Amino acid sequence: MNTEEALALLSALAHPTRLEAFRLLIRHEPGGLSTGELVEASGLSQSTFSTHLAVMVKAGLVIAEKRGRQQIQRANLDSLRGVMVFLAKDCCQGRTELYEPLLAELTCI
Amino acid sequence: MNTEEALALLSALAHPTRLEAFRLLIRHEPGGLSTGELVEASGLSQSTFSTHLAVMVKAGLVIAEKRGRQQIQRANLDSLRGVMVFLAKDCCQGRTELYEPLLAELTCI
DNA sequence: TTCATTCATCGTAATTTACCGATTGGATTG
DNA sequence: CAATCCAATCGGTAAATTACGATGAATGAA
Repeated sequence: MNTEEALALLSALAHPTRLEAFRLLIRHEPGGLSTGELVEASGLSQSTFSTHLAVMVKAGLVIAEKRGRQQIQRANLDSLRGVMVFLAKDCCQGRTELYEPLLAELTCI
Repeated sequence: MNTEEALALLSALAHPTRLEAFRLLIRHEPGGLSTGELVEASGLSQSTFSTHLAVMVKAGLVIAEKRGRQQIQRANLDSLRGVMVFLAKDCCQGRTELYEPLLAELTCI
């Protein structure tokens, strides 16, 4: 996970529509949802949501897979893990005294 | 940390200039840096960086503190922790089987 | 083959963001 | 008080993002 990839992931997450879609996809792991179901849930037009989806797929946040004539979308939990590791480690460059309390908090969820 | 706050933090992080400034501030914890030093490090104009800084401060990513006639900026590690907890917990809404491997990875940094 | 379904892409308009120089306001120094 | 320093804000431009309807390509069904 380099800076560029992390920025793409952060940008992909930093929009209400996309964040909500991602959360919806997480709730539907590991089965995923079709693009049409996501469009319906978003309340936006099909074309508008398609561009949001393209942003997420390009960033690696979502993985698309063809199934029949539908496109099944799945949350990429590896990318979520990646961006969190980036924030904790790469961002806090070696300052363990800074991110260790952060991890402690996370493990106590 | 609600969705709105998390979105603001993600947006604040999702820009090369702002992410780099944040990383720089982390490296300078707990002393912080003056706005002028951050401007110089960014290579941008003073006014441009000032708007970036305002985004970060508004999101709570950075905390400003007046010292003399300078403005000292400090990374807000609580907000970083907050957004990570949001991604791990709120985003993975109760699906412990999803975020536990995620946390396991984080604790092995 | 013909029709319906599914979704990406195109073209476009409106809004937001990013960037700059210039100005202003507040604080310190002389 | 006057001069200086620091940083926010203003005004303006260029680029990116967001949104939509319409079109088109691919797949499956009749």
